[in-house]
Amino acid sequence: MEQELKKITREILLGFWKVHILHHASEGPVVGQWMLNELQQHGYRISPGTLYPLLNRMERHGWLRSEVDAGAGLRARKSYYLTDRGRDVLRFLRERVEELRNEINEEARG
Amino acid sequence: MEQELKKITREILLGFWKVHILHHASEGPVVGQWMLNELQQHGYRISPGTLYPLLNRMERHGWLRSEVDAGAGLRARKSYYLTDRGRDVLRFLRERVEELRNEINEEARG
DNA sequence: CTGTTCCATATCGGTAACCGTAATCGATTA
DNA sequence: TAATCGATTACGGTTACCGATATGGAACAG
Repeated sequence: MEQELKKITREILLGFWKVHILHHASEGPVVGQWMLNELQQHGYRISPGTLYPLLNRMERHGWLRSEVDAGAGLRARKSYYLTDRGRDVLRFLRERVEELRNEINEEARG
Repeated sequence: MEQELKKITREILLGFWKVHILHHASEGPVVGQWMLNELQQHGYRISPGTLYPLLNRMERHGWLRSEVDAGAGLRARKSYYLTDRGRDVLRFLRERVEELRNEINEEARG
């Protein structure tokens, strides 16, 4: 069951968490380590080697922008904020999630 | 907007479509080419070089099993069916989708 | 039967993402 | 001034994604 969760994570859940991150960023700043902790508390696991490059990439995509917090060192904490473009992406994804949900969830149709 | 969709697809939508495939397989046989067409009709695009390895992988994971249809050639049409294990995975994913939806969709909470 | 077209899957080579682990760095505490 | 803590970066290996091309059988034309 542990290996199974790992497969599901790689194939599918990671994508869900990206949506989660965008949504989270729409409500307040997002910090890498917080996400690591939050997911772990829910029984999941995302590697730092996955999360941080992912955040960088989302910034490169123009969905997030980052601000270095206090002491401006190379390894200082970064807060990520949703951009306007990121907001558009999130809006789009909300619809896709709703569609998927309606499709696969019986109750949604009853 | 075309490039944007490509990024969103790679990052996130592909994962959604995997759930879609599992759900589809729970209601009847799934054939690769059908999925290619279906997604294209909805304005999306998945490369054959992505879809077919993906189906093979899901079979390797034990989520799907395949049957070669008529003439048993190397390139004959394959129909994929959901396994018991795949059904468990789908059940698990339904809950995750529901959670994600409740989190990001305002209406869901009202 | 041969050739052609159509449906469908497989394969290939390059690029990018994922992952665990180790390194790094500023701030706080001992 | 050494040790720990919070947090990010970097590295090397593995795997996934992708567009394009190759392959293979079926059905139909002639």
